[in-house]
Amino acid sequence: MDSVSVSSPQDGARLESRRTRILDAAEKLFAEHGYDGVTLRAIAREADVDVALANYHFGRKHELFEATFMRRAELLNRWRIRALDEAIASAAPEAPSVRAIMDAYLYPLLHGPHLSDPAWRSYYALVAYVNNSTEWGGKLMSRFFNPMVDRFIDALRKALPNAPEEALFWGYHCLSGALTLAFAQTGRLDKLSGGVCSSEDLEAAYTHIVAFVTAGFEQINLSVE
Amino acid sequence: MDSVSVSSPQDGARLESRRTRILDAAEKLFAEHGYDGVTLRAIAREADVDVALANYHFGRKHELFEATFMRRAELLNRWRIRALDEAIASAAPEAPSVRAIMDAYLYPLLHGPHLSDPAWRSYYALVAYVNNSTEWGGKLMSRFFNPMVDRFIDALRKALPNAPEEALFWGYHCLSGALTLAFAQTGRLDKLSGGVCSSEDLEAAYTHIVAFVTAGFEQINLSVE
DNA sequence: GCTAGGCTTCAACAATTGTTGAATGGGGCA
DNA sequence: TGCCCCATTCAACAATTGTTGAAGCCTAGC
Repeated sequence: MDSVSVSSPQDGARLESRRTRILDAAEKLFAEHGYDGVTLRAIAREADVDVALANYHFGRKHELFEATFMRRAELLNRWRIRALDEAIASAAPEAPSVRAIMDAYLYPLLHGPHLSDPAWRSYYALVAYVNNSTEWGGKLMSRFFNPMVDRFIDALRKALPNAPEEALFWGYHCLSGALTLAFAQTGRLDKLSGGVCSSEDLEAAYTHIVAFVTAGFEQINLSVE
Repeated sequence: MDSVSVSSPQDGARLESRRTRILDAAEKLFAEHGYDGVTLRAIAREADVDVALANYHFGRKHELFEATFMRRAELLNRWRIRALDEAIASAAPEAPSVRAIMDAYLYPLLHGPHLSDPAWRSYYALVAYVNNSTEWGGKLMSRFFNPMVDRFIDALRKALPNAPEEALFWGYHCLSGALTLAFAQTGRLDKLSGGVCSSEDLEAAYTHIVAFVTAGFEQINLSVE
């Protein structure tokens, strides 16, 4: 596929420009309002493009959505896998600690070129939307992310040899939920904390989530089953 | 308001029946497809009722949504507050433990009359949808749940005297996210675990989430800031 | 029995939806 | 120059959207 050109047009001048502009607009709007809350005309307006062009490039609406979702998913998977491999390598021959695994899972989200990139923030909100949606959202998540997640769970299994299988998966579920809500950036935390915390402060989110879920996972190993 | 009659019609025979049937249908469909994914006609069809009747009873579409959301929110708040008060009373004069607080927060969700009630499950999925939605969802959550959440955070503050404010709120954020995702019942965990876990097994969710987030909160108190 | 009034239905509205097929543009290649 | 192919625009489609106002039903009170 052509998802290589996430941030850089690749060939003929600006041949792709309209196409990627549509993707960018779709990413932003889908993240804000969900699939059904966005019309193709709104996307076209945001991208400053004719309505029919979205259909021409991506086919049906749900295909545009999937293309938007997929575009950065591969990047993310690659970065996470690499971080995990590095953690494994630097801990060898021991298994990496839970903390190191959590770092590998969360660090690439924030410490790339994209912490300051609003498009990536939109994408995270889009993932949050998909992860919590009941219908084909779950299938999308599984299709694109499960192989990567499997590797992380495998690492956790080695780091927590006493943990029952079930608890590992529920632990990941907690991690995923916490992450998802943080990335949805609903602004609810701001109001709840009276300004002490900011939903947009993903750096702080990273710090606190890592500490929280690390303890959550380590407890699994200790509890008597 | 009339949100007292959640599961039982109160007065004139079946005067409320069509009205509550609309609420029930809206609850189910909004939970499954989100706000924009549901049409008033679909709700009317599900409730076996004329289209115009929803407008007659609830006004505009977003007012129907809010009515649906609010109906059970008050119940839920009452149960949780009561559970928290009991935990405080039975621990007095000490502050209740983190574990006891988490129990008070989570127990009422599952151990009422409604673990087997599919309507309550729909409602939980609806809350999950609202909690993660970017637009007015956050405002709805804040409006209906924040006072109750404030009380729980206050209890946590006393149970974790060394915890910095910021960490308390981010901890709650993790808890809320984990809970939300579990209640969305996306079925993703089933596939990921290869059948070991079931998204529909809310009892198991309860057990694992309580253990996970209790450890997550307790770690806050230990870490040197 | 009659009437008032809330509940329910019917029919229709203007606006908007995703999608399409034909027409237009323009650049590369023969 | 002329031709072809790709990207883009234009105009329109049938279907569906939320919402409304007028008309019918049905029970409670007189």
